[in-house]
Amino acid sequence: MASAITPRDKDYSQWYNDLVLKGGLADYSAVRGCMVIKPYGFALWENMRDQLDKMFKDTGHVNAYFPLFIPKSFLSREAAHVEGFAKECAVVTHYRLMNDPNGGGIVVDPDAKLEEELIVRPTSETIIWNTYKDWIQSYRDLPLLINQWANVVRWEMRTRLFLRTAEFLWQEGHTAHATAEEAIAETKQMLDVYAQFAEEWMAVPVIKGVKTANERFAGAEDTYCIEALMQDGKALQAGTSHFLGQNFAKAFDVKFSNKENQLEYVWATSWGVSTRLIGGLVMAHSDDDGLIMPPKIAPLQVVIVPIYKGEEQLKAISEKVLVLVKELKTLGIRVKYDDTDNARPGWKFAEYEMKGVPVRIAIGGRDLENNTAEVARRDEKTKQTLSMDGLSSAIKILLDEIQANMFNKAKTYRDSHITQADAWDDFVKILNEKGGFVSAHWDGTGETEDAIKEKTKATIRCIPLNNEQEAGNCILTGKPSAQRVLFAQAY
RNA sequence: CGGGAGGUAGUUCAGCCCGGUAGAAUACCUGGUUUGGGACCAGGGGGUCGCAGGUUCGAAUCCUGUCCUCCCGACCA
Repeated sequence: MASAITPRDKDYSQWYNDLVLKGGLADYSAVRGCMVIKPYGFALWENMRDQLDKMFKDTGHVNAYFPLFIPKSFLSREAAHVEGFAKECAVVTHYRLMNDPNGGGIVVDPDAKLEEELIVRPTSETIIWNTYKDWIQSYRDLPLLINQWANVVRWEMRTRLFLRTAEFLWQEGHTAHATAEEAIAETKQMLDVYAQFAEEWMAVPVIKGVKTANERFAGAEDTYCIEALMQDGKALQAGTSHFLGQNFAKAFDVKFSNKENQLEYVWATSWGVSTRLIGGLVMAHSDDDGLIMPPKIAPLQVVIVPIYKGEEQLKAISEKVLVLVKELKTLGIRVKYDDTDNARPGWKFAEYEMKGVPVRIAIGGRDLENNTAEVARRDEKTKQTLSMDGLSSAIKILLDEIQANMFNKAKTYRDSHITQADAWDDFVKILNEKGGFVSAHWDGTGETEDAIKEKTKATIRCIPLNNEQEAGNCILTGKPSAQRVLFAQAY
């Protein structure tokens, strides 16, 4: 037992850290708050990115790239926006280093001070809208549907691998439209894209909703979100899509001529998901033996381990396996044959379980005689012996089954952790003892929301879309309320 | 940013209180035996003790500063 994972119920935070580190997803770095994404973790991100990119393009978007640096003055053009981000910005003040005249190594050259400081982008609305001003003149230039894949920096006080790092990778879509209706439709469309991606590809069930004013993006009219539930009962915002109204158009003076040749401000949206999704993926599915990857985005879907006595037998096994590998690859399955001799089968089993590879196939001497293979699935930790005949297509079906099973398990857990509360004592008790989402009435004020956060650490995660209207009384103040909202403690 | 813990071999850690040749396990290399759930024997290589100062004849150990990480809190589009 070289590297045991801390059990979930002993120390959830440590369990999470162990999975990320020992599963080979990421490492800490020498830079405060910044992590190294390791090849296995990056392969996972690439799979997620490629699928999302396809979905963006299928909905008419194109990719572009805007600068990492933003002039300080840009950030302050939109009042709410700067208010929201000012506290966590990295600032570039100089552009040159020099040898310390006192012999103390290398220092910042005081003569190389920038006229205007540059902000390392915490998000790109300002630089993009400053650019869109030049790109948009007529309604014929609209809609403008652009996405960028980039890194951003937010100087967080307390960081956690993937969940909250000072620098992270993400995509940010920024679109411009002629009408509010069209921009709102875009906002909702991208929310649907995110929800579909989370559920169908990551096997993570999400609730679509709209944020309250308190939780809204700085500079947005409305923030839509998908909220997922982790195994410790805390919620995770997995993606956001913002209707920005004309706020940025006004701040950056982006107008277009409509068909009647009148100048109007354009309507905007922005939407993003980040490497934080990986943290959510880990916490939604994994167990005490390690990661569990949903097949559709798993870096490796199938690993094959030979069990042999002597070179001769290994050769015989390899012959059969290489045929199987070829078949699986033909079916588009990501497969690895691990015939290395530096670890015994049991060690390999544990290792690939830690990394969450969905399916493991073991083939040994008995299998050679019987023309069989032992097939183990990571999600349920069950094993079965299957015939080598037709094995590749059976594996393909099994991968689909695992994908569906992972989603269903997560959904069953999530659904059983949405609890209604109508009395304050119940509300507190559910949050403290059971966790998860609590569906309760709220009087609609930010003050009440703050008070509830103060008392319980829970925030309103969202007002679900298509929410059932139901008269009731606020869980805290007893004032009248027209609908329930979802509360939870959150990451 | 406040409170607590930590940084010594690739990894997990002992050594520090009470200064005196830097250790264990595991991993790695070589050879052999092994291989159906984290193998065994023999031999071998590997560490500026986070970094920078200071005290001292002598510092992993004592002092000061600093960087990084973890946990709790505050903060968190």
